Parts: sequence; structure tokens; C-alpha cells
Amino acid sequence: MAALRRSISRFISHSNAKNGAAQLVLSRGITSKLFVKGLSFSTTEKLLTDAFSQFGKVVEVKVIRNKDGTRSKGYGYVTFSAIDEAQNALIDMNGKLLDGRIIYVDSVRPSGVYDTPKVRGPSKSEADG
DNA sequence: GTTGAGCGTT
Repeated sequence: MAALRRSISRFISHSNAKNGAAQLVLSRGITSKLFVKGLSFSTTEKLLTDAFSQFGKVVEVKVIRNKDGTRSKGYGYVTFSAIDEAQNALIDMNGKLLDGRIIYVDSVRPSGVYDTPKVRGPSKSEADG
């Protein structure tokens, strides 16, 4: 049983978010988090949540704004509690009209969430030798 | 100064 858990944890991991909401990460590049662009500048987190909740449990929503927090940059992130929820939302919401704009949904770009070890350059002793 | 490609925080 421990072996089973070990093999599973090789493929499923959780990224830590501020509110403790975990982003599901399955294997390589498949996550429960979505990248949403083309948002109206008036689209808020609440509106995003309302629109995406029909596909599952939304655990985190973020609209990226400028420094002052005044102007939306027109894109954001939606994280679901499960990967299949995110997949369905992507398929269904991509190209849909939201708040008067056609929005585009994509999987989130890979970032250091994977279990791939970081590549190091040669150590100083190696470089000198 | 208000405009339209894009991957940010904690």
C-alpha cells in the first residue's frame, strides 16, 4: 500500500497556494489551473468564478492587475479542485463570450512545479579543474 | 489619460 502511494505521488503533486488551495498536477504539464486571456478590463474575479463554477469547484481565481491594482491586464487564472473539471472548462469556455469579450482559455504554461530536478552548472572546483 | 498581446502572485 505504501508502494502504491509512492508510485502515485510520482505523478500527482500539489503546488502550494496562499490560501492553501492546492493545484492538482498530473504527470507533466497537466494541471487543474487554467490561463484565461482576452478578458474585458471590467471582468472581476467574481464574474470569472460565476462563469467557471458550472464545471466544478473553483478553488482559486486571479485577475492580473497593474501595480496599483486599478487596471486589469485582461488576463487571469482559474484553478479547479480537479483536473477533469479544468479540462471541461477549457474546452467549453474557450472562445466564449464573457462580459462582452471573447475569452481564450488555455492550460497554464509549465513552471517549476514539476519533479524534474534543476540543472546546475559546473561547480567552481569543476570549472577550475 | 482608455487600451487589447499575453503566463502572475504567495
